[in-house]
Amino acid sequence: MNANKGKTISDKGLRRLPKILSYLQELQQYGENTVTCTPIAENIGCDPTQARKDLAACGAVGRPRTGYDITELIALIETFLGWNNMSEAFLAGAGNLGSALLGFRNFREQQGLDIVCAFDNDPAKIGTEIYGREILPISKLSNLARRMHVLIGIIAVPAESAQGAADAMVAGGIRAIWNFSPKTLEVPENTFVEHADLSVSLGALTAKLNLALKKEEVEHGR
Amino acid sequence: MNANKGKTISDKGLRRLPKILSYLQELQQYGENTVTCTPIAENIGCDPTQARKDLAACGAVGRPRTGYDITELIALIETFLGWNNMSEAFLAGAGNLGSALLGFRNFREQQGLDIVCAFDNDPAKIGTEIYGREILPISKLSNLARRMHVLIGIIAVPAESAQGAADAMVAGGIRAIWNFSPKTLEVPENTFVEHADLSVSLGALTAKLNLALKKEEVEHGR
DNA sequence: TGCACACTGTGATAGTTTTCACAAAAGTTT
DNA sequence: AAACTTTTGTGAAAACTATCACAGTGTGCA
Ligand SMILES: NC(=O)c1ccc[n+]([C@@H]2O[C@H](COP(=O)([O-])OP(=O)(O)OC[C@H]3O[C@@H](n4cnc5c(N)ncnc54)[C@H](O)[C@@H]3O)[C@@H](O)[C@H]2O)c1
Ligand SMILES: NC(=O)c1ccc[n+]([C@@H]2O[C@H](COP(=O)([O-])OP(=O)(O)OC[C@H]3O[C@@H](n4cnc5c(N)ncnc54)[C@H](O)[C@@H]3O)[C@@H](O)[C@H]2O)c1
Repeated sequence: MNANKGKTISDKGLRRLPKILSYLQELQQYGENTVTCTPIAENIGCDPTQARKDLAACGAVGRPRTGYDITELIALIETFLGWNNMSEAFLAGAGNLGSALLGFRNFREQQGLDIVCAFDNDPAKIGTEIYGREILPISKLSNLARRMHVLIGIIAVPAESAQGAADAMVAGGIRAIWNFSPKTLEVPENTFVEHADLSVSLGALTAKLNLALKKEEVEHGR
Repeated sequence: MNANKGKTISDKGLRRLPKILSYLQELQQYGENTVTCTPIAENIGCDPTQARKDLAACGAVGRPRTGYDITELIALIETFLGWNNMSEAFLAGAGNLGSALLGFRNFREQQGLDIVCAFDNDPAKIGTEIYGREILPISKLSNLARRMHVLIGIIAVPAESAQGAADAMVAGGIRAIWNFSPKTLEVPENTFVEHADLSVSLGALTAKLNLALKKEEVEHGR
């Protein structure tokens, strides 16, 4: 059933891989050739066994006493994540955040993601260029996506327009949506949505800080 | 031991709260007064029991047959997340992403986060203003943080400068760091780090798409 | 006033993820 | 070359999370 030699990876495991990859690239820059699970685990903050199992899921084979070959590991993880060859993506919403995403070179250089053009509904923006990418009217998204076989869409429009943008993407055959709006999207079964809701991340942080401060207050108060 | 009536919430549960909150605010705009767990669960994509337990962790009490009072629920969640009163934050790195964060009004309006000023090491940026916030030299971060009792720091500098920025924040008494760089940070025990690594989110998306496409290819091939 | 219903609250159960424990393998030292 | 050390790979146990099942309860309706 599973293509990858019967190994599976959990969603949580999947999310450790980019962090491991980033650490491996750092090691490679320092001239390292091999690495064992312990420093990887330490760096990303998990158990060494966990790291070993995540790597195994990508098809990595290590050697006792030596560890894993870094170059090979990087290649395996990149392939697993689909970062080894370039994928084209469309961006909906060339505002504040959308522009930042357009200007981020790492997507192309590291993650194999090429945001080929951006779509907006603001007449003042349509026709202009941001970091070399033309801004097109949102009405053209569906047709162009189908014509260009673009499979990845990025949503950086306000919450109230998010579902509309998602619908246009789905209509254009887009199969994976990276959603930066806080709105939960409704999409067909065969479409993946990754909800990069920053307020979730911020909430986790402030809640923990809040709880800790309250606890300290109580301890100090006594 | 636990301040909140013995109820605890897992990290995963915590991350559902901002989504629930966002949905509740939407309902409130439509003029709803009460809500039950079923639509909440449907909207954020979890089991109704889960939602009920998350709400219980915030101290919410519902009424059989009626559900929960939306206004009360919003207040409870906001308090739990620490979004009910304004917190001041410092931003390190007023580049591409940092500027987008400075320009995002929701942080102040919805999440009680006020990014009061930004720090950079680029002489061309220092002294200028972005969305009404002055850009100061990074060397002043520690002292100012301590003087202003700022507890939240946001890192939007390149990976290689991230640890340095974190160190400056810790030195200034900052206790919660929202890290947008891919670098894993080393901080003391009493400091929280939330790693908003977008490559993690992107990796999860592209890996799933990749896997699905491969599977479909195999199915089609036969 | 009482009966039926729809929902909450929660202990029990199932499922998933992480950690543990240990055998097998590959270098290293003597 | 043998003993020793370090690290992988993996099945088993523990911890955590989500789902189920159902008792309890307030509300609306007769
Ligand atoms: N800026 C941030 O730092 C930040 C942080 C977290 C989340 N977000 C989320 O990202 C999204 C965008 O935020 P932003 O700050 O870039 O807002 P923005 O207002 O700067 O940009 C939104 C862009 O979308 C365009 N737009 C509006 N409706 C559209 C439609 N129907 N079709 C196509 N384009 C449309 C607007 O013209 C504008 O260019 C929001 O959902 C916001 O919640 C932003
Ligand atoms: N732009 C994006 O969409 C995006 C997406 C994901 C992650 N990120 C991450 O966010 C971070 C910033 O990205 P960006 O695109 O804004 O980069 P950028 O180059 O546009 O901005 C970085 C800013 O940090 C400043 N800086 C550099 N070293 C510094 C130091 N030691 N102290 C203080 N300031 C310093 C620079 O002067 C610059 O203004 C990076 O770590 C990047 O990986 C960005």
